[in-house]
Amino acid sequence: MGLLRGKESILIFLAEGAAFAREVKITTSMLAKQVEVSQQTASRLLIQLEREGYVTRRIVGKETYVRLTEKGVNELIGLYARLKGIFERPVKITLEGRVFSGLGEGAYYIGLPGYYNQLKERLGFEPFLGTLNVRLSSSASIEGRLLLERVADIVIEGFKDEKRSYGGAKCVKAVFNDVDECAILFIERTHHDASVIEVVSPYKLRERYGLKDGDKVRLSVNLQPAFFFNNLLGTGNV
Amino acid sequence: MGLLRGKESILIFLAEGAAFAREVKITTSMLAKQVEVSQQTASRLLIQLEREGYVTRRIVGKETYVRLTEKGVNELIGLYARLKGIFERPVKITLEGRVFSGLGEGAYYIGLPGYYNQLKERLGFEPFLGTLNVRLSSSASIEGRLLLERVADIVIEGFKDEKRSYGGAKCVKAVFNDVDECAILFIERTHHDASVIEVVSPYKLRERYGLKDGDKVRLSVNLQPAFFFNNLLGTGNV
DNA sequence: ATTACTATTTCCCGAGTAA
DNA sequence: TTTACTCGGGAAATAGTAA
Repeated sequence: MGLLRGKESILIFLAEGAAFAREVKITTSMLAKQVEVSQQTASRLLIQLEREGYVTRRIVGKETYVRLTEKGVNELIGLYARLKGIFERPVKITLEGRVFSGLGEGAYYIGLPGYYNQLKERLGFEPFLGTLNVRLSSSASIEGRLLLERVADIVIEGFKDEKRSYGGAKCVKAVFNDVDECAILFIERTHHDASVIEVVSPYKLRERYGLKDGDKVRLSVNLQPAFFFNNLLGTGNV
Repeated sequence: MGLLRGKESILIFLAEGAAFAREVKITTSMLAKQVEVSQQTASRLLIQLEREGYVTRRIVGKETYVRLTEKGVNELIGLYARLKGIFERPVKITLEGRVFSGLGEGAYYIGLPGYYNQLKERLGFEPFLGTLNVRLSSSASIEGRLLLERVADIVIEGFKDEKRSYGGAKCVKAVFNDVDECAILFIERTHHDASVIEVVSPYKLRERYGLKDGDKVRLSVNLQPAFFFNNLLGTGNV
């Protein structure tokens, strides 16, 4: 199991024993157990690592002391830096699509105090009374939408009044056309399919950008990677 | 160069292209260039990665789209976590040795205002007027000492008066016998060899611990790893 | 241009075993 | 016990090439 091969495994195992700061006493058979190879292979790999300049070996009688060289440490640091780059860099997800006209219910729902007050508080801006409907124009955008829906972290709770009950929703903050703060709204029981998003903004976006039906718009979301992976993993569906 | 083999390299390369969040378009020949194998090998490795469940491939005409599966992402996260454990954990260096009597100059030098004031300010305690001499009793401790000397970050500057000039020194904060705050002093031009350290403390340690010549003592230093590696690397002498 | 098959070579693993 | 050699089998890499 696992993709790491003998040599890398040995370097990592040695580093876990702080072999960068001091010599570490080892036997080839315990090394073999750790990295899941035979004793013979562990011995050979250690010799190779020494020849290639990743470790030094000092043999005193029957005991062997190993430590990482600078090259060995740098190898691991380089790998660590690459992975850090992957997992600590914000993940930018971009959705592209075209504006279309809905039934105008967005304005009605957002205007309800039960929604409006939550939106205002949790989005950090006063939402314009209406949503911009966008039909996503690529499968990449649709996939991105599905991913964002699972990762959306701003929860708008449903509520009831005398007449009926109103469902909940989730949002993520996004950037509209690379400039304006906005949020993408994921409504729990919507009649829209996965190719549609609704955008909430402090502005009347149609006016601000002179948008007509069919015009292209772009939404981008920056996710903190730790957050991203926490929400993504363990769902069986990366 | 480098220890990573084809498969791991491919996973990392894909992750660098954010293939955990979306499908990434690739060709086997550019993949081959990236991971430094032949095109044939890149093709085979990609097929194997798919069979083993690390990636999914989607082939559309002549184009191939690849993305990491959850298993693939977890593989990388696991590796990242191991390396993080290595490089973010404090590095503890312990020196052990036996007390011996010096010439008593320690008290004289520390009492000089030119040293005393710097020590007090930079160590954060009022040093007792004297140093405890410790002869290190193992080669591991001596090695640790050499390492600490290179990494010591508290600088005590030399100075002059009418009669003579006084050399500089470096210190690291340490813990004496697992309890008391102290510092290990590395004097620039000392007559001691590398098996000896001098300990500065707010207390008269001989009294506080009832120490006689020959008694064993232990000094430990916790180094922040980032700091540790910054100071250690690039010196050609890990 | 692609991908990926087959054939060949090269490399690596581990059993057996010496020291 | 150790370490580490030889050696045979098998895996992995590349060349050649088809599609």
